[in-house]
Formats: sequence, C-alpha cells, structure tokens
Amino acid sequence: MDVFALFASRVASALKVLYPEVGADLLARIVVEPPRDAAHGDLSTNAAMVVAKPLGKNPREVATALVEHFKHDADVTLVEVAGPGFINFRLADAIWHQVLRSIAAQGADYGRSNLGGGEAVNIEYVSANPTGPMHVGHTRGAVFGDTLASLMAYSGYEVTREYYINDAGSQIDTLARSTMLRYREALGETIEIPSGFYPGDYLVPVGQALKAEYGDKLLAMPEPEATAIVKDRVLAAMLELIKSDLALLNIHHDVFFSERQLHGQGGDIDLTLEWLRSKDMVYQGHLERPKGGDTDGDYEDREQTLFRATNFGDDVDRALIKSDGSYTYFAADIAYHRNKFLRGFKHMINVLGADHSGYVKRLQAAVKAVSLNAADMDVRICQLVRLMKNGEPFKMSKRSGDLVTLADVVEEVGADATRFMLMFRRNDASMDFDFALVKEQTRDNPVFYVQYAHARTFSIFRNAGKELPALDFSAEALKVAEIERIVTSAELDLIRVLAAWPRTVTAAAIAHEPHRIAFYVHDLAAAFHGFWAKGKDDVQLRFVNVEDPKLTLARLALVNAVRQVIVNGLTILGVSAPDELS
RNA sequence: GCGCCCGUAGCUCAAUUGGAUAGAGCACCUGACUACGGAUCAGGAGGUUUGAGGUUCGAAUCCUCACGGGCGCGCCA
Repeated sequence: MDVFALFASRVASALKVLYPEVGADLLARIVVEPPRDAAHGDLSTNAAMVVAKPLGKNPREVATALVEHFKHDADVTLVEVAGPGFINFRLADAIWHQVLRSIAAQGADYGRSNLGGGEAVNIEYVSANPTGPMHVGHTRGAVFGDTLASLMAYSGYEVTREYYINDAGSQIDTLARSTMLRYREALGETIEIPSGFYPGDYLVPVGQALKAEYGDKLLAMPEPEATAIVKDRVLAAMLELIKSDLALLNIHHDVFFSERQLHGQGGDIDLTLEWLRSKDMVYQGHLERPKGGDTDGDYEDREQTLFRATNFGDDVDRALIKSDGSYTYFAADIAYHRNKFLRGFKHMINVLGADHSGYVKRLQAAVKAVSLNAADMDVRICQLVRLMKNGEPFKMSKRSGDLVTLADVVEEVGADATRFMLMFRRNDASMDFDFALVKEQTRDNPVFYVQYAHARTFSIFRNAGKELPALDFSAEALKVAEIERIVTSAELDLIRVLAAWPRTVTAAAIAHEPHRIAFYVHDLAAAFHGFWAKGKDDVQLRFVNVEDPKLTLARLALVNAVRQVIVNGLTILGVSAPDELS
C-alpha cells in the first residue's frame, strides 16, 4: 500500500467530478507528497495550483472546492488550504494501521512495484579494460550500476546486467606481449619490462600457466600463432580476475559481451556500417582540427568516413574508419549498441566514469541512430572518489602496478561498508571515501548506524522472549496483532516514515538515483533509534510491556515492520542485515 | 578555445526533481545511562545556497553571464 499513490488517485477523481474539462496531461503534473514541514500535515498536493491557470480560476478557489470534497473522506481528519494554494491533509490513525498491516502482508514485496511493466532494460556497468585487476576507480561505477540494476528490477523492469569487454584494441596486443615476457620469465629468462608494457605481477601466474601447458613450445611457433594463443589465455585469465574482484562485492553480470565478436568480415560492424549507409547516416568528409587538443601535432587534414552524429545531438560528426583501414572504437560501439537494440532493449543505461563524460553525446547519438529514435539511453557518470584516511588524502604510490585495487578496499573495510558508503552520495558529484571513518562503530558511520538499527530490532525480540516467555510473537501472531492499540504520536510518526518507502523506491527508479535508497534507510534508522530512546524517558513507550501482552504484540508488529523495510532497502543496496553486531 | 559535471553551515553531505520557514551527521556548547545492548538519544548555536541578472504564483533547482574546482577534447581505448 502506497498512501501517496492512493490519495493521488483520490485527488484526480475528485478533480474529474469538480472540473470535468481537466485533461490527463494536467492530471499527470499533480503530485501528492509529504510536506517538507511535518507540521503542515501528512500529505500535501499542488493540485489546485496546477489546474487553476488553465481553468482560468484562482488557485485558492479551486483548493477550497477540493477541501470541501475531502471533508467527506473518512480517512481524512483535517484538510485545509495553505499558502498559495497547497492542500494539506491530516490522515486518520486507521490509515497508518492499514500501512502497518500491508507491510506485514507484503513482507519483502512491500515497496516493489510494476513501474517498469516488465519492459527490458539493459544496464551496462564496469566494462573495465581486461588488462588487470579492478582498481579503486572502477569501484564506484560497479556498485552504482549493480544497485541501480537491483532497484530497477525491484520496480518491475526486466533487467540485464551487462559488461562490455574491450578485448579488440591495441592495449590487448600490449597485454599479450607483456604476458609473453612473463612466460619467458617462467622459463627461466631474466626479463626487463619496457615502458608502455603492463608491469603488474598479476601476469606472473599467467606466464607460469602457459609454461605448464606448453613448456617452451610457444617460442618455437611462428609469432602470430603464439600471440593468438597468449592473447586468448591472458584475456580469459584477466576476465576471471575481474569477475573474482567483482564477486568480492557480490556483483555478478548476466552478459559479458566481447568486442572482438563484432569485428571480422561480415561481422556486426560491417553490417552496421552498411545499414547506416543505407540510411544516409555516413558520408565522406573532413574533420576540423581539434581546438587546443592537437597536442601530438599529428592532426592530418584528410577525407574520411564520418557518422552524422550531429544529426542526433552530438557536437561534431565522428570518424568510423582509421587511416590504416581498421574501424575506430566508436564504430564498434555503434555496432554494439545496435546489437543491444536488436536484442530487444528499448531502454539502455550506461554507467561510466568521469573520464568518459566527453563520450556521452556520441553514445546517445549512436543509440538514437541505430534505433531510429525508438530507444533511449541514459548515461550515468560516476565522479571521482578521493581516498582519505583520518581526513588526509590517501597517497597512492606512483610506481605503476601498485595502484590501490578494489580488492584492497574491500579487504580493508568490508563489502557492506564499501557498497553503502559509495551509495551514500549522489553519483554526479565527486566524493571523499574515508577509510578510518568506515571502520568506526559509531554514529558517524552510516553503515554501522543502519545495521545497528536492524540488529536492535532483533534484540528487542530477544528481550520480549525473556520478559514474556508465554507470548507468541511468530509471524502469524504478529499479523493478527491488535494494531489499533498503536495510538501514540511517536509510534504513528514511525509508521509515517515506513509509509514513504514505496514512493521513495518509485521516485528513485524513475530518476535512476539509487542513492536515495541509502538515504531513506538511514532516515528510517534514525527514526527508529529516536523512538527507541523515548522508551527511556517514558516507560509507557517501551516496546515490551509485561502487563499488557496485546499492546506488546502490536508494538512488536511495528518493530517487525521497521525490520522488514530496513531489510528491503539493504537488499536493494546489496548490504547485509546482521541479526546482531559483535 | 570548446563540452560535460560540481559549487549549499567551519568540515562531509541532503533537499520529495519547480514547492511552503534550505535539512542531517561531524566538530563546538548543554543535558540524559539502578539500560527493551547509551555502539544511543534530546536540545543549542551555526546560511545573502560562489556572485549578478532573468523566467513565474513560487528558484539551491530552469535560462544568461561571470568566478572557482574537477573531468574530458583526436583516426587512443
């Protein structure tokens, strides 16, 4: 049950009765939301202000008519016009009791919606080059993408989590050559790693595995043949490395899409270019010298094959074929996104790092072109994460191959804290990640704070079992608890927070902003801790009342609802909800 | 030079996507432990939302221009 959605439909039908001429487009702009200031009421709507102008009426006049209408609604105890034409509602306790019952009935599904209507959405995230282990820079996008995927799935979308493997570029040749050196090293040679090669020692085991499998036979082979073998082996090894890094954060993709499979004669890129040509989206032309960017001085004015990206909102048209005749990275990417579209995805989301912000427009142009505007592409940019320790920037070693890795971070602070902290911030602003803070078990640390709230619900049940050993508080018993006994404003306020969960999820899913889930869960934890502490001042507010088992049961139902919603939120975030903290 | 993102309390961040008096935590000050684990809570103080215009019933949010910070710019990937 979503109280806000319920009243949104009541407001809409009231308007239809009062002003039949109001159209659907206008109704769609009406929102029913909690007022910023709780003193204004439980619900607030802008309906009168939205509708007044097109009707040629005064907002307060419309508001007054609506207020009259809602005076007959049994669920409303107070309704009034405020400010320029807001309508504020105060709801009857019975509504909040219904919310509590619906949480008990729906359990893990409380908050789940059919917003997406089962439509397929492709979410591509991480897509780090398969040339080594994941470093900390990849971590934010990985967590963001994975959480967004869970959020969308929870909101009724058919989600595919996808990873694009950039295994076709020249960096892979370099990777293969670097691995070849490690292979020679495994055979006993003394090696020196030239600059430009990958120096990381994660390639050592790959070289050893090649020795174990081939002995020294690779040295005797013609180079192209040996390179092909090494490339296959090292790519597979790097992919396993990345998968195991991601697994540390419980991140698992459904599809690993190889760029290599797009290349080759008659491959997707060939077919895509052919298709683009048939739609007149490709031409031969010249590109302007990049302003201020031609640092190498290797710009050469020549005629080349260009994609009409400007027709789809990009700043300039983009090259598809390099001077050596091979395809550009972007050409492959167009083919890749056409592939996504042909697989049935009309909604695509790409999660990229800040260093790819310049790529957004052309990516969106590509999707518009290959789908003839039938598909949409949202690109979410995750800004940089600055590692901190005790308020000081965490200095990373400049020695290459010695970056802070994802695995380092998880080992240091754990998967839960890593995930939660990275989601406790909008994605489009840079953030500080303080190692020391995340390990503290205090109020300062939001991960701990939320998990403690969850653990506290369990301690309350444990205590209830001790104080009222005869009381049955199984799930079945809680479902038939006398919820009506819950009447104090402190308790009802807590239910009000619980009632906001469904609309929080929906709004977050529409905006593609999973961080809102983290903030909501934190708010709920605060409300719960606050209520808990009231029991210290006022014994009557304690959850367990030995003299009144029925009231106790009703309050345990409230505690259980809080527990359930925290779990629902943490599940989307991919953070565990422990029963007790050590 | 151009594009994208950001600029909110001393610090780290929110703000229901255009809503009412801009809110939390930290730090600072004051209070609450014979305890449903106080690993918490209640309260105080702290703001010209970088600046200047504009749009409208209404702006931190949208538009324009400055200023400051970050990331980019190509036939790289």
